[in-house]
Amino acid sequence: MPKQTLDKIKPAKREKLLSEAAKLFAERGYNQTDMAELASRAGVAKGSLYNYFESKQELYLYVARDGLRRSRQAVYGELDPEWDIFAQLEHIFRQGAAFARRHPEYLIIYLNVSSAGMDPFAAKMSREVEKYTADHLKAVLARDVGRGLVRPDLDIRQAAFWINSLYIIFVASLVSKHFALRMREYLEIKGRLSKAAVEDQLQRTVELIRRFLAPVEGAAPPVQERN
Amino acid sequence: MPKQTLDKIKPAKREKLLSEAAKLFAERGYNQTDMAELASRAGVAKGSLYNYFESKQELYLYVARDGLRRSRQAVYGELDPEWDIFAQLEHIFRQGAAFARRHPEYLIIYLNVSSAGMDPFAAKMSREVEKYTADHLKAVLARDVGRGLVRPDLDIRQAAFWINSLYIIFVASLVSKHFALRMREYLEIKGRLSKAAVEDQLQRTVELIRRFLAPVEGAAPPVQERN
DNA sequence: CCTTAATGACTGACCGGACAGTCAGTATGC
DNA sequence: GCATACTGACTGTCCGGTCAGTCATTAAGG
Repeated sequence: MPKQTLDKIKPAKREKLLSEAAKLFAERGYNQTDMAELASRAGVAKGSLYNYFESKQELYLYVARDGLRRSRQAVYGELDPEWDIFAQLEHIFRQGAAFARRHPEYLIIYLNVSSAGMDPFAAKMSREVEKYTADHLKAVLARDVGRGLVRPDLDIRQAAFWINSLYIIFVASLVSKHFALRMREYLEIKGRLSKAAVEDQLQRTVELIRRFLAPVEGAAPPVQERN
Repeated sequence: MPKQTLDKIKPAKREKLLSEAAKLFAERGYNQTDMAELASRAGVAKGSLYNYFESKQELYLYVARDGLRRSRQAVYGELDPEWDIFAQLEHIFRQGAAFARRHPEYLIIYLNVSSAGMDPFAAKMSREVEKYTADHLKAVLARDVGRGLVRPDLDIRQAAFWINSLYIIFVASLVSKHFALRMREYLEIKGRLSKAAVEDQLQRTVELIRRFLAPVEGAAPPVQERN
């Protein structure tokens, strides 16, 4: 809920402002971001920021939600709901990686919501962030169990949780300094992470999930159901 | 590298100071933590902090590394290197969960290193954080491939990466507001996360990993090796 | 048309609170 | 009585938020 004034300014100006804000918040984090510097980068007076938003908090929340919408659009926008779970996952991971390359700032802001001192933001955002993805994953999994593409003894909630966990770590590794270093340490990658290496990693991860979801032909032991 | 003065004070005082510092950094994050408040909570004058440490940064880095050491001790301290990978993983997850309950502050600080504006700290710490775990996991996996407990077509670096990823998400879910909300959303847990629910989740996760690592009896397709 | 009035977006100097780091003086203990 | 640890008032800086005034645009009046 920004002020109405924000709607009235030239779209290009608004776009510039939001984009610079996202980049700066991602670069510095919330507390270290200086409204004066943001104003200057956006080519706007500091006072104007307060014509558009009540406070720094409101601006941050708006930018974070906006980035979330963009990321959702980029990842799910061109996804055909009729594809099977495996095609969808490959699409999701690939679009996620592409989005991480184009707009790391929004993913960094998302990751930041989980950091210390950001609990007020987490309380406001976490559920709305995760609900869409969780529901989508569970629905497709359930459907494909029905279609016989996924093993029937699967705990769908658990599976959705694990799959999304791998996705989070995957994009975090593309976007955060710490997670990038960690990935290179584990995979023993020496130089910069190339586009091809990312595609490879993506395929391996989807392959892992496929292996986990696929119905077992032979005498594989079903996972014991708790609850 | 704190100042020598830190070594000369009473252990109880030092302990109190470090513990309060960890809690405060975890609660507020680095920038929002006020040295005066820390001093007061630790029962020490602000000036004294600067007798022990050159700067806030140095104090933070010391506390973070200290927490890392404690966490490593708690998780790996009583681990018998002769156990097979599955026993070790169960131990690691269980000790990790217990440590998260006793000292969430250290894990929160660890997670924080990956957040925006913390890149200077990430550059200093990430490798030393991850190296130990990565090497340990890979070594045990390799050994148990040799022992026939783990499927031989496994890419060990990849497997170590994925296993540790699940561990990170697991402990993050016990310790960060955002990740806790996310887990409850996925698993459709209504109330507070009980100790029993954590133990259950832990066992399910280890079970998942076991399923992924175990040699396949029947006609399971080996994962195609890249590189 | 041209002049005047009204509107509201825009501006940046300014304010007040917060906070890292200092230091001159005091306590302690050997 | 010397050395060393301790102390908290103080300083300078930084930064979120304000506001009195400016200016471009549009509307009204002649």
